[in-house]
Amino acid sequence: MKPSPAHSCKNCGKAYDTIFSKVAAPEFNLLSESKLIRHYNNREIVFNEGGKAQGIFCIREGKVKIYKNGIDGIEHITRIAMQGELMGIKAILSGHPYSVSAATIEDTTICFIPKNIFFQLTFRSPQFNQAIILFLSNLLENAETRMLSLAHKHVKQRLAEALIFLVQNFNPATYPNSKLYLNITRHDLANLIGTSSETVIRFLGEMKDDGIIAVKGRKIFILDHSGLSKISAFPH
Amino acid sequence: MKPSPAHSCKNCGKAYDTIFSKVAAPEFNLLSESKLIRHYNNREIVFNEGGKAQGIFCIREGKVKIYKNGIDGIEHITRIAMQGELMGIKAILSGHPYSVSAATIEDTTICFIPKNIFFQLTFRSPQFNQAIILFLSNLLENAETRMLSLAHKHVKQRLAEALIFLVQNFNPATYPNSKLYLNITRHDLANLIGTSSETVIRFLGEMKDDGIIAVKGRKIFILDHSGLSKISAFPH
DNA sequence: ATCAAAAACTGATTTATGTCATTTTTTTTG
DNA sequence: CAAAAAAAATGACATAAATCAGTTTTTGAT
Repeated sequence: MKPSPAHSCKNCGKAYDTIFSKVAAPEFNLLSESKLIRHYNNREIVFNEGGKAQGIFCIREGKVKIYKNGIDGIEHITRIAMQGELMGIKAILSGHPYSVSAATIEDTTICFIPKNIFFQLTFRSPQFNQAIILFLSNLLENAETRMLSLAHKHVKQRLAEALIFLVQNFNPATYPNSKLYLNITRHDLANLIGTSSETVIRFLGEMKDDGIIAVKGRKIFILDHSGLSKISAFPH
Repeated sequence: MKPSPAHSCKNCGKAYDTIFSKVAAPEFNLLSESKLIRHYNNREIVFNEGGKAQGIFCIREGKVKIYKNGIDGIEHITRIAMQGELMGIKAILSGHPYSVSAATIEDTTICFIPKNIFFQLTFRSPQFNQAIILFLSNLLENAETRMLSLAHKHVKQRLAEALIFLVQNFNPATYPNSKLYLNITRHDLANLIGTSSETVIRFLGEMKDDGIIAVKGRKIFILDHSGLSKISAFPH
């Protein structure tokens, strides 16, 4: 992780749109000038479960997995955070240590907003508060949908769901022949849907046989989007 | 469901403490005078998935299950809301229809805060916004913990967890001999932890054989709280 | 380009839990 | 209080997915 030169929040497309666009000028400038930009390589830790929060993080570019570690060392990914999303809000608000860990899953640029600046914004800007409320309620909506899947869907359905989510949200890399692909380990995929990597591999194999995806090493090519939708909706 | 006479929000212990205590006088009075008190019998619907939100609900007394219906009619309880908790916030904020349904699981009194009053509060009271933010972030924390359980714990562990939660939060009724008991259907218990009622019954049977609980009809008596904790923490 | 480490993959086996069918008991309602 | 409806309980069976143990392939670092 290394600091980068300053940069206005106005040029940070997605985060600006979702969180900061309605914040009035004085508060916006405070934010823009106080934030610290940091660059992380793939697989770097941003913060750790149990650590003390000093501020909040806002992703400028890249992806971060947010996860919890179970007793037996099994990791569960509660969320994959992307451009324009905030991380570490709960810990700041509650004053408790982080309840989750965060690690990059690709090269990522993150802005850090120190605690005192964050609280100045919440005191002074109702618009900022309302944006935070909306952001949290979206996270909650997603969490509830995923609870339902974990509770009542089969692994293959959850896998199809996860692939759809990933391909829609990941601006995935494109291959020379302009085919979309995902670059994610079977292990991370397993921890996202609550299963073992062997089981992920087996179902990816089935989908490959059915012509829905193609696999080349770690890369997963999505060939038939509507085939994935069918799997995610119906049993088996 | 029937309306009741007005009543100040100041006397509504838990909700007052968690949400409204820091709201300044003018806004507090607006809230207190505008809310509508309604009484619901056990098993009444408060709102339905897909319905349009006209305001938010705040539980004065009683319990409400918040649930989603899967394609196959299987219901998943995302949360059991209790005294002082809000319901229906996401739908109001997003303007979308309710993404969940709500039904009482005991006789319950609920205050209804009309949409326009709610928005006046969010415009005028930063303290109100901050309380909402804190409330949502607690819901999110719980949702994440339950996601982890659903993804990585066995049914018996989740059942033990659920019993602990219920007995701690439900001010459960006491029997003549002053033993705590829960009065909840096996069906609701199953839908809370994502399993079938038969499986719940079987594991309750095991716990009964081990002297951790006693069962009398629908009633579940908690005999050994630390026994439940052990089950919830360790496999098998 | 090479090599070590990590990840992907495969097969055999076990286990937890779902499903179905039926009986008994409890709860609810008139 | 009795009858009807709902829920609890039980057994047999089917199956999804975990686990274990091993091989092959890919990846990432030098």
